[in-house]
Amino acid sequence: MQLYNSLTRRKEVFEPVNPGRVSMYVCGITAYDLCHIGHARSAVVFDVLARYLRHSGLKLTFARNFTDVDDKIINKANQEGISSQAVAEKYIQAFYEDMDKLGVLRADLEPKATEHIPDMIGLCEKLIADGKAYSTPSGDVYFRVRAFAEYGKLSGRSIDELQSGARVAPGEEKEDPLDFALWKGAKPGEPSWPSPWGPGRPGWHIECSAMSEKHMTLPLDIHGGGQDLIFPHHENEIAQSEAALGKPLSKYWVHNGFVQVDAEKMSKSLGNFKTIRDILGNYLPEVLRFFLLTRHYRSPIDFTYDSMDDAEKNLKRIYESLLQLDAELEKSNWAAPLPEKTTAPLKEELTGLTNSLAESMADDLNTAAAIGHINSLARFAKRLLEDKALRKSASGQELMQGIKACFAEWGEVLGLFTRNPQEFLQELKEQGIRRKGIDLAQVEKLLQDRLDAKAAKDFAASDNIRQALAELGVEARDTPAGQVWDLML
RNA sequence: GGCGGCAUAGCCAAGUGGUAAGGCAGAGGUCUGCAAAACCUCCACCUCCAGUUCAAAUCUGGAUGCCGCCUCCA
Repeated sequence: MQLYNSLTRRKEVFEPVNPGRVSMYVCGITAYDLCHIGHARSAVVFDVLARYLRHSGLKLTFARNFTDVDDKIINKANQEGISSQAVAEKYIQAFYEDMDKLGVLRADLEPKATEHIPDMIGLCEKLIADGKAYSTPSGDVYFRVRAFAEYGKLSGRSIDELQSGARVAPGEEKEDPLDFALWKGAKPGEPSWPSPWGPGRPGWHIECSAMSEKHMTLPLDIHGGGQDLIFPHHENEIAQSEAALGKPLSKYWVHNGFVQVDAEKMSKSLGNFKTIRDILGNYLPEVLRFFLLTRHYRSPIDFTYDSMDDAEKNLKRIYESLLQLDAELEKSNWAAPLPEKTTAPLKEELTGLTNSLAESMADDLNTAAAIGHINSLARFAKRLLEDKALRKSASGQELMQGIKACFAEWGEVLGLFTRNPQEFLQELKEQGIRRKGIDLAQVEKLLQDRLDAKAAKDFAASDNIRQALAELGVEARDTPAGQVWDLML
């Protein structure tokens, strides 16, 4: 496959360091609050990448860490009057609940920072011994940025450029403003661990360096995270790890784009912050996942409820075609094959769609294009289902099974379309009823009134009732099986 | 100020040299008591200017606009 490498700023052919095996380390969350939809995007993107790599036959080791000691966690702990450990546990639990709903699979390794303190101390000691870091009288340890000549290679900055904007916060004892903390001496009331420099806690960047080194063979194949992690987090990880080990930390660096709201980055200060739970109050989790995957992972994606509504309608249509496909395949009245000249182009069309789907995913994980082809596949299925002759022929059955297999294969990779269609559509309807606050008893009564009016051939009255239902957001349909109703999404 | 990204139909969005995937909305058709749903059909020369090329949305230069990073951040 082709994968965009942030380090070289271009798409490259993905070739694992060790053929057939892939190691991927993705920066996880700092557990101090509920996850927002930006976290959801990052998690979903790398979940799909992990699924895709496995689907390609590669043996993947996937690590996603938790930062469970940090300033923000400590602040939250002070606010809530509980330990920072309790804060971290609470939000890690919340993370799992949200991610399970979104179909984000667990990583193979989910290391926590606090479980790797000795490894981080060891890395600090090595860097100090090599002259790449230094400790201060108050018990901090800083990385000596100017001791790492390649500093800035990931983010495309030079040390001199950075120099102009750098500042030293009061109380810091840096040799150089650019130096960053590997270890922070404990202040009163903070969680701390013993170290050669006195009680303290690790800096953020050192966590990922220590944990990736401990659990995986370096260089990693893929190191991932959100675009905002490029600087300084990943730049600093590179500096620490490569200065200590003398080899690359990762061959490929993959970064997902932001979720924006009203074309601006989400942030607490702007007040446009949306948690996963905010969204799941009104939409099914798969709708959010689908929405997130309808854009290429590197592009910014603007969250709007209109886009979510579009995604919901689109996903509903796909599941409806799957439902019909299942229903048709359960029948067994498949007779003699149709002439080759009518079925050959259809088989070709199916092959074409299947190939396009595979090509899109292989091209830097282009899920947006892939979903486009999925839509074409759903439309293709509907077209076959409309054709009476095909519906009775062995060729038709073969084609429909081929479509189903394609959905199963790529649905598993995307983590979409894997639900039982009947159940999914039922849940979607129930979700819509809740969202619109529809009174079912009232709807049932109107539907019955409409049937009565129709039975009496009072079409004017039945049309009025249908209009009344429409105003509630309900659509009455007459089908061969009788009257049914659905929400007007 | 430094670095980087983006600009495709009413809206969202793929597409990195050969005359524009897909979704939502819209129009027409089939069906229907009338509808709806479903299916079929239709709907863009790609922000602007200049250049390279037989050929550019796609490459180069410039302009304009928007966004991100440079401080914690997915």
